Amino acid sequence: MAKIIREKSEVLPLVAEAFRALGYEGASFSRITKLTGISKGSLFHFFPNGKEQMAAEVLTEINNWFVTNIYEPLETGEPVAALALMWAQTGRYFHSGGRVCLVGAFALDATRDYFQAAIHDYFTRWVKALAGCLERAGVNAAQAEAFAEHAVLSIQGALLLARATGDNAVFQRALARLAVEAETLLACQRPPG
Amino acid sequence: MAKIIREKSEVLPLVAEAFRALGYEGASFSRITKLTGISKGSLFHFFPNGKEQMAAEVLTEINNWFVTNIYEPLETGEPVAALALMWAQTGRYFHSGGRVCLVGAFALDATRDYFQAAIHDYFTRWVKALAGCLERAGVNAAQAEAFAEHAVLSIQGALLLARATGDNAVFQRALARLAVEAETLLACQRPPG
DNA sequence: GTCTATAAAGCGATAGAC
DNA sequence: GTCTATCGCTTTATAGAC
Repeated sequence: MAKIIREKSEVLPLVAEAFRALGYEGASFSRITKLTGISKGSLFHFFPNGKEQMAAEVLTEINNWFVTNIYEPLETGEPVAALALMWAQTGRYFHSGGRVCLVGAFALDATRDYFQAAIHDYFTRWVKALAGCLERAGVNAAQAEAFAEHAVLSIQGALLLARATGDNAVFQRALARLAVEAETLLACQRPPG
Repeated sequence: MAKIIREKSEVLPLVAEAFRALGYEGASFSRITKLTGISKGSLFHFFPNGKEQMAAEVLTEINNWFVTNIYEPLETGEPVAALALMWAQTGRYFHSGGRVCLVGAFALDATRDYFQAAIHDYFTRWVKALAGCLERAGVNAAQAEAFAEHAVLSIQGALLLARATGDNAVFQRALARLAVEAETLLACQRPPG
């Protein structure tokens, strides 16, 4: 029964999945323990300030993942490749629609007020990074900004609808549609020939 | 201090707003009382089965609103007018992006399991009604279905992003974009001239 | 690093006075 | 129809044994 874990890096992903499954308010220590196998004592050992610290560190870890795997490639990489990478990584990260976006879930309930800055930054940086990538590919600023917002919002809405209907294909269709729309946007902007 | 309310129809909208603000798990009786001014005693008078009944009746009331104001016009009304009505009603209902979709919020946390049927029906009926409307306007079935899913998912994503960034304009832009896309879809399908 | 015991507060829900 | 008091239970959090 005793689960031996030495580093916080091993417990953070487990806690993150518990928050995903239960929400912030729904994630009591007893339920987290039941889901992860980590006892209350261990949880307080890693997070002395309790639940709020747990959620804050989970959000930071999520943000770090997106920075290295999505934002930075979009901000500095070759545009077409970075875009292709984003569709692929986004699909993988959200388990083809079977995994909830924790930041999005937190944005929808009262939790937003506790983690306002992290939630705000997660979305605005995603939109900004994507818009910048499109601009570097030749799309004008207004269109780039509009499409970036449209894409990020569609990903979130698709995850929500997939979860609501129990049909992951909703998310996969939305991602495929966005990829085609991006392709079209780039093709139109490119000089003919 | 004593707030006198005679009918459930007066208390339901207040309770709904409390759930919107707090989420299901976050909506304790003390917090609901603080937000709505309705005491715990009164709440149990109207909802003898407690919180679960409260949320269930709120979801039913929301569904009823959508049936009469959005689904039925889409299902039986003149297509172009019904479509225009939907954009307008959706914008109004969600307070131009300042109001969360409770069904969407419930879909994202553990609450989904309690109200699975209501959440599922809300979204599938919206998609079906919109797709049917587009078909009656001459759009082929596959395209109608795809756009309907895209529209509903975009509305939910836009509400989420608006709340996350604190910028209602995100929602208004998404709604405007959808209206244009729908217009284009209908125009392409129509015989020329 | 993990577990158990325990304290203090808050929870949903009930009963009964008014 | 509303309010207060109260019951069990669960919650977060702490302390200390191992």
